[in-house]
Amino acid sequence: MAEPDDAGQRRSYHHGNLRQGLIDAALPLIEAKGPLGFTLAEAARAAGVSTAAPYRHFRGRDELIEAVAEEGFLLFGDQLESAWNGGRPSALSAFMAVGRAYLAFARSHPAHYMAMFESGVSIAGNPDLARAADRAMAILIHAAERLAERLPPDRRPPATMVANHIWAFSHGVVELFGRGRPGARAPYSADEMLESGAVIYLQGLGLIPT
Amino acid sequence: MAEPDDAGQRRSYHHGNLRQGLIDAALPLIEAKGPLGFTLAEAARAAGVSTAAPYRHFRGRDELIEAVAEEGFLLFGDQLESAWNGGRPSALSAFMAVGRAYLAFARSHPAHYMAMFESGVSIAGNPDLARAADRAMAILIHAAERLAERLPPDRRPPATMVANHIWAFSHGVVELFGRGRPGARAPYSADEMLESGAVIYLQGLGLIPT
DNA sequence: TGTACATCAGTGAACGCGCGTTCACTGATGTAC
DNA sequence: TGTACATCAGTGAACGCGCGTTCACTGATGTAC
Repeated sequence: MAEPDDAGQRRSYHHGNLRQGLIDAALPLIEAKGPLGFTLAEAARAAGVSTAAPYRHFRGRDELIEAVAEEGFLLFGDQLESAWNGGRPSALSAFMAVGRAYLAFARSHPAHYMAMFESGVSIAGNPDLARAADRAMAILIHAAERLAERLPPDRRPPATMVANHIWAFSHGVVELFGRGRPGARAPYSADEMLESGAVIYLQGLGLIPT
Repeated sequence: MAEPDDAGQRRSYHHGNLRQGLIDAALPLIEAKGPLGFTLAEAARAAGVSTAAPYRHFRGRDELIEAVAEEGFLLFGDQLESAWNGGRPSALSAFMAVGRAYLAFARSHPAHYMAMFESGVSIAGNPDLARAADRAMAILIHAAERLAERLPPDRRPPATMVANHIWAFSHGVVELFGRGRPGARAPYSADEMLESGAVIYLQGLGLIPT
C-alpha cells in the first residue's frame, strides 16, 4: 500500500488507488469547467500522475465521467434514503424531506450532479451506472407509494408517475434556480420554489388540505 | 448581395450573411455533439468558409453559442405567444397549450434549446440575450396572471411563482424525458408527464375541480 | 453614367499549443517455494 | 524467513492531429463626385 511521505505530498511510484484519485481530481475540474470542459490530461496532472497513467483505469474521459456519475448516484441514493428515514415521522413529512434532500445534494455535490444529469452519459449503456440510478429512483418510487396509500384507492395515482413528477420538478428547480444559471434572476430561491411547488402539487393530489 | 451560382453551391468571395450562416451551421453540430462539443473551425467548414472567417463576426465559440441562444429565445417567445393566443378560448386551456408549446419547442429546436439552457452561457452577461429571455418569461408570467385572476383574491398565488413552477417543471420534463436522456426509461412519455403533472398542480391551485 | 477610392468581409498560410494515445521501460508488490 | 520471479501500475518520450488565433493579402461592394 502506498503511503504519503513525511510531507504528505510525495507518493511512491505506485499511486495506490489511482482510479479513485482520478475521480476525486475530476470533481473540482467538472465543477469549474463543466462535465465536458476538462481533459483527461488535466485530471491526470491534478492527481499527480503522468498523462498516460489514466489509461490503466479508464478507456477515456467518458469512462471517467461515468465513474463520477456512478459514485454520484450512490451518494444520491444514500442521502435520499436517509432523508426518507423509513417514512418517519409521517409519509408526508418524510416525502418533503426527500425533496429537500434532492436539492441539498445538487448543492453539496455539484460536480457529481453535473456528471449524472448534464454530461450526456448514457445511463442505460453502463450496467453499474444503471443499477446505481435505479436504486435512487426506487427510493423515490417507494416514498411515492407510501404516500399514495394514504388516499382512497379510487383516487390513488400511480406511484411511478408521482415519483417522476417530483423528480422532474426538482431537477428543473435545480437547473433553473439552484445555481447561478440562466433564469436565475427569479425573485424566489430554489428552496422556496421547491417547497411551494411541492405543496401545491400535493394539494392537487388531495394529500394536503387546501 | 451574394448569390448562389447555377449549382446553388458555390458562393461569391463574400458570403453575404456569414453571421447567420454560422448560426445555421452550428445547429446540427450542437444537436449532434452538444452545445460545447463542437469547434468554431467545424462551424466554419460547415458554413463553407475558412477557419479565420468567423472572427469577423464572433470573438469566439461562446459568442456564437450566445447568438444561437438568442435566436432560440426569440423563436421560443414566438411559439409560446402563439400558443397562448391571447388567452383564448379560455385562460385555462390556453395555459395548457403554452405548456405543450414549451415541450414542442424543445423537441423541434433541440439545438436552440441546448444553447439556451445547457450551454452554460450567462444570460445576464449579454443584454440582447437577457432581453430575449425576459420576453419569453414575460409571456409565461402574463399567462399565469390571467389564470390567477380566476381565483378569489385571498386564494390567489403570486403569478411569477406560478410561472416559475411551470417553467421548472417543464424544463425538468424536457431534460429527463424529452430526449434520449438519463432517466429516460420511465414508463411515461414526456407529453403524459407534462400534462398529468400540470393538471395535478392546477388542481392544487383550485383552478381545476378534483 | 462613369470613375476613383475607401471600406468591408473574405482568404490562406503560418504558428504555437495541448491533447489523445501508444510504446518500451521500470519500480513496487505479491506470491510460490 | 528469504529468495526468485511474475505481475502490476506507474513513467516519460514520442507522434500526429486539429484547434485557436493572427497576419498580410485581396476580391467585392458601396459611395462621392
